[in-house]
Amino acid sequence: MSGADYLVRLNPEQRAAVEAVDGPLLVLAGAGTGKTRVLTTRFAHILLQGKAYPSQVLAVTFTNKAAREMRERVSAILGQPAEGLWLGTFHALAARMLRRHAEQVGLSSNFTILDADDQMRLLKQVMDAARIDTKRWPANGLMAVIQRWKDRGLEPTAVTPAEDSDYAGGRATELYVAYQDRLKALNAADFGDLLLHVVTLLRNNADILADYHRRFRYILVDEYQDTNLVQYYWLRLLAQGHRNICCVGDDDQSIYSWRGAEIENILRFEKDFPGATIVRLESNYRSTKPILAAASGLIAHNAGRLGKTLRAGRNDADGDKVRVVSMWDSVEEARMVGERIEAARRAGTSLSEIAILVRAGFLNRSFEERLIAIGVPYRIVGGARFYERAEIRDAMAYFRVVAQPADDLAFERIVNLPKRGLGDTAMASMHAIARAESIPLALAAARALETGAIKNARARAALSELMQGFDRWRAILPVQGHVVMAQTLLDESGYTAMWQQDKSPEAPGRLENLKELVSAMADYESLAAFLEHVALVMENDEAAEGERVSLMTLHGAKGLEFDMVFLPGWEEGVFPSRRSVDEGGDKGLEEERRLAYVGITRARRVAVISHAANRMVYGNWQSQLPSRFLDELPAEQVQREGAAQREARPQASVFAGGGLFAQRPRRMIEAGAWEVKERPAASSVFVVGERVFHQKFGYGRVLAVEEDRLDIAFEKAGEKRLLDRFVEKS
DNA sequence: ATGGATCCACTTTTT
DNA sequence: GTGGATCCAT
Repeated sequence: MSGADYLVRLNPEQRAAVEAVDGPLLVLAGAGTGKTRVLTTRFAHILLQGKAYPSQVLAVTFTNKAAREMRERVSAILGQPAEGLWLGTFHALAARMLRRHAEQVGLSSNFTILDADDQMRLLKQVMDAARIDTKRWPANGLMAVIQRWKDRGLEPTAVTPAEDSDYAGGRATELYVAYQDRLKALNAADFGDLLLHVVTLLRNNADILADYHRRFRYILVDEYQDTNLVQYYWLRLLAQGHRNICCVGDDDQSIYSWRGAEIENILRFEKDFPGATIVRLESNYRSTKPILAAASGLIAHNAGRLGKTLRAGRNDADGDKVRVVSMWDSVEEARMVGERIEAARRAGTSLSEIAILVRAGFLNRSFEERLIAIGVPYRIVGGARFYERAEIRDAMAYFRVVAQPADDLAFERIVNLPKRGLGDTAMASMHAIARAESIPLALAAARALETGAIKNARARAALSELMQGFDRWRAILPVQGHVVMAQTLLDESGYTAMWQQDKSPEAPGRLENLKELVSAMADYESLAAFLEHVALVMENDEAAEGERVSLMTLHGAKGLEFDMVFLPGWEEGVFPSRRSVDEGGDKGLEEERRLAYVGITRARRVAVISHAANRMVYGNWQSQLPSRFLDELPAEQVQREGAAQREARPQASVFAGGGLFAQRPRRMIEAGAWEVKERPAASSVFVVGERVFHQKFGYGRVLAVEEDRLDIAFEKAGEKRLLDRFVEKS
C-alpha cells in the first residue's frame, strides 16, 4: 500500500490516535470501535513515517492470537512481511529478554518454562519437604498467594509483613523462598517469573535498561486494562527512555482481576505519564442501536469508570430489541436456544455467526446435549487445549529430558510411564542420591544403577534401558534432527505402544494427537525452539472446520463478535457469580457487570439473554433467582418473553433501596404456573415440620424457616434450601 | 508396585 | 455428576 491510504480509512478519532505518535497516549477504545485497526495502523504509521525501524518498536499483547493478528495486519499495510519485530505477548517478550540476561537472576539462558501443572507438582514437593499439612492448607491456595505476589512484582525478600499471608500459620513467605530456590536449582521459571525476573533484572542493571531504552523508541500496548502490576512496572521501566508509550484499552472490559489485573493501571494512566494525550474511540461499527443502548445502560451502573459513550457508527444500526427470556429450567432454556438457532439457520444465518456465551464452563453441558439432540453442529472454544492433554504433556516431558537432563519434573513424569516397575521405592532412592549429591534426578538414576542402590532386578533393567535410550535419542538429535528423534523416542520408549495397547475409546485419538505433535515439530528449527513455542504459545490448533455454533465462556469471547449471541444463565449466583461477589464485594460485582457488558457487545444484530428458574448445579436441582443485571437493562431496549413479560414489575423498586443487594428483584415466578406471586410478608407462611410439595423435588418436610427461605428435607431429593414461593403446602 | 475403591472438590478465567 | 487424588488390598 502506498502513501497515506491507510489513514484515509480511519474516522477522525481513530486518525488522531494513529497520528499522535510522540509522547504518552492512552486510547480508550470501547467495544467494537476499531481498536485493533488503530493499533496496527499506528504501528505501520511509525514505520512508514521513518520514525523507527521495525526492531525499535515494542508491541505487547496478552494473547498469541492478538500478536499474530497484529503481525499480519502490519505486514499487510507495509506490503511485506514484518521482520525483526519485538511483537508478542507479555510472557513471550519477557522470556526473550530473560534468555539474553538469565545469568543476572541466577538462571542459565536455556532455562525451562514450567506450566501450571509443573508448578503445582513442584510446589507440592516443596510443601511436603516443609511438612505442611496439605489437607489443612491446600497447595492451590499457596499457589494463588505466590502468584499474586509475583503479579505484584514482589520477590520473596520484598514480601513485607503487611503483604504477608496468614497461609499455613504465616509460613507462606518461607515457602515462597523455598519454591523459588527449587525453581533456580532446576533452572526453571514459572509464568510469573518471566515478568518478575525481567523487572528485577532491569531494576538492578542500569546498563541493560539503558540498552533497551536506546532500542525501543516506541512502545505499543494492547488490552492495557488487563495488565497487572509487574507488567506495568516493566512497561514503565522501558518507557522511561523515549516516553513514547501508547496504551490501548477499555476499562469497561477489564475482566481479569482474579488473575492479578489491576484496573487501576488504566484509571491512573494520566498520573503515571504526565502530559499524556487521551483519545476516546466511541463510534461502534459492530452492533445495532438497541444492543449498544442495552450494554451502555447496564455498564452505567458501575462506579469509577473513565466514562465513554458508545455511539452507533453504522447507518444500518436500527434493529431488534434485546430479548430477555425467562424459562422454567435449564432444559427448557436449552430447548429455547436450540429452537431459535434452528429458526435462524432456516432464515439464512450461518452457524458460525452464532454463539452461546456462558459464565462458566459447566453451563455448556445442557446446550451441548440439546444441540446434539437436534443435530446442530457446534464447537466448544477454549476447552482442553492441545498441549494440555496428557499424552502431549507426556511426550513433551520426554523431549524435555532429552533437551535438558536436569529437568527433574519432566524426568519424574515419564520415568515410570509406561509402567516400568519403578515405584515409590526406586524413586525414593533416586531422590536420596540426588539430594545427597546435589545432582539432577537423571544423573542420580545413573548413579543408582552404578552403586546398586536399586535392588529390584526388574527395576534395574528397566531403568538402565531407559537411560541408554536417552543417550541414544540425544545422539540422534545433531545427526537426523529433532523430528526423527521424536518419532524414534516415542517408539523405542514404549510410549506409543502403551496407547496402542490401551483399549479405552480415547486411545486412538491420543495416538492421532501424538502424530500431530511430531509433525508440528517440523515447523521449528530446533528442539529448543519447539519447546519454547509449546511453553508460551499454548493454543488450540483445531481449525474451524465447517459451520458450527460456538460455545464458550464470556471470558473466552472477549475480542470476538457474532451476528447472533445467546447469553443464558443470567441468574443470581451464576451470573453474577456468587464466588466473585463473595470474594470481591462491590468490586467483584462490578467486574461481573463488565463481563455482562462484554457479552452483550459481542452481538452484531441479535442478543438473546435468558435465565431459568431451576438449574442443575453439582448434580442437584436448585431454584434460581433472575440476575440483578436483568433489572439494570434499560427497559425500552428490551423485549421480555416467557414469564418475565407478564410480570407486573414495580419499576420504582428496581433502583430504589440501599446497597447493591437491596436491589434484588422482589418477586419471582411461581413454579410451573407462570404466574406472578407476590412475595409473602416479612416472615414465611410456612412453619417448621410442615409437609410441602415442590414441582421438581416432590414431597418434603420443612426443617427451618428463615425469612422467605426454607430448608426442606425432601423424600427423594434430599435436603435443599429454597425460596418459599416455589413450594406449596401439601 | 499396581489397580480398584472411595472420597472430595469442583465450576470462573490464561500466559 | 464427574474426574482427580488418595487409600487400601492384592
